[in-house]
Amino acid sequence: MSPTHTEVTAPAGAADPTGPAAPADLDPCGRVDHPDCGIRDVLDRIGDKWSVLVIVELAGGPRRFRELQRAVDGISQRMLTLTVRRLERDGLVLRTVYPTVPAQVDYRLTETGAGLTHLVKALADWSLEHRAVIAEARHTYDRAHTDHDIR
Amino acid sequence: MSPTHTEVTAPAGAADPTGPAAPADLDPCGRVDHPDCGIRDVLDRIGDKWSVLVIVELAGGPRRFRELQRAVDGISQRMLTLTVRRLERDGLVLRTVYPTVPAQVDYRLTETGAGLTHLVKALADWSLEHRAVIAEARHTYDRAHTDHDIR
DNA sequence: CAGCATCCGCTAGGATACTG
DNA sequence: CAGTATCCTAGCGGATGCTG
Repeated sequence: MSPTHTEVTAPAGAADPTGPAAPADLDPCGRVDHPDCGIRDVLDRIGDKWSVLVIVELAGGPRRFRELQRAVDGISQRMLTLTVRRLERDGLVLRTVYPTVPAQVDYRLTETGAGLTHLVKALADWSLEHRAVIAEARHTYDRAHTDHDIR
Repeated sequence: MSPTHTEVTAPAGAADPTGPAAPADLDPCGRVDHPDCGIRDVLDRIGDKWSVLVIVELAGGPRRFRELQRAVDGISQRMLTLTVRRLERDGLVLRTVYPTVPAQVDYRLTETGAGLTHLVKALADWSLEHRAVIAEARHTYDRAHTDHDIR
């Protein structure tokens, strides 16, 4: 009667097997700006607005589909589905399906995902700290360039 | 014969007044996931693939337009222009035009931009560290879902 | 509730050509 | 070199409707 994960079985309450493991010996290319190194892949996941919001929300603990949709609010369920699926695919989020009557699914961060959270939070904090400066810079810029917007 | 900045005059070598100041008293909303708080604005700047790459490249010191384009390589000059303009608008990058014969422009991070660099680097590092795990997760996922891709 | 499927507009972004 | 201007397409992402 254990809830069916999209993947392998695992009791929701206990461990998620995202454990240590981590061979990480595919391509020790150290260059940060090298397009082929896979940074882009991960960054692209950060890129789309929704992923970040979902991750931040999940940082507060497991959420069900509707909870997520209401929390992020502004996201369509289509985008939520896609976002959450991609995060699951990347192993950042664990999806658990409980075979109850009206169907119930919850999402939680894996350890990998939780690690990313810290960085995302740092980014969010930085944003908060500098939003005023940036807003000011934009106004100044826009005043100097009264013509076409760049946005 | 000081080079003309896009904005106000300021000797490139000396200060940019992004100093301490930082009133930051516009909207002390602390919520990280609140869409109206401006986090999104900054995050969106991180969002598009090019900004991050350009910032990382500029972290290595001032670069000229073509240098940037060659360094990032893969970016069209259209996108480079847009990216760099947006970064300038946000006060993250300083654009300096030298009125030489074949025209010469260089871009460098402002102090604000340099601050962001650390976070971006952290993100890039994280990406490198976890790319293997993520790639593995994707393969596993894809093997389990042989049908339509999510990508 | 938790989703997949479909239609569809919008724009991010590449390719190309021209200017100062 | 350092852009600007156009054209044009892939896909992101919203709205809506249907299943289990």
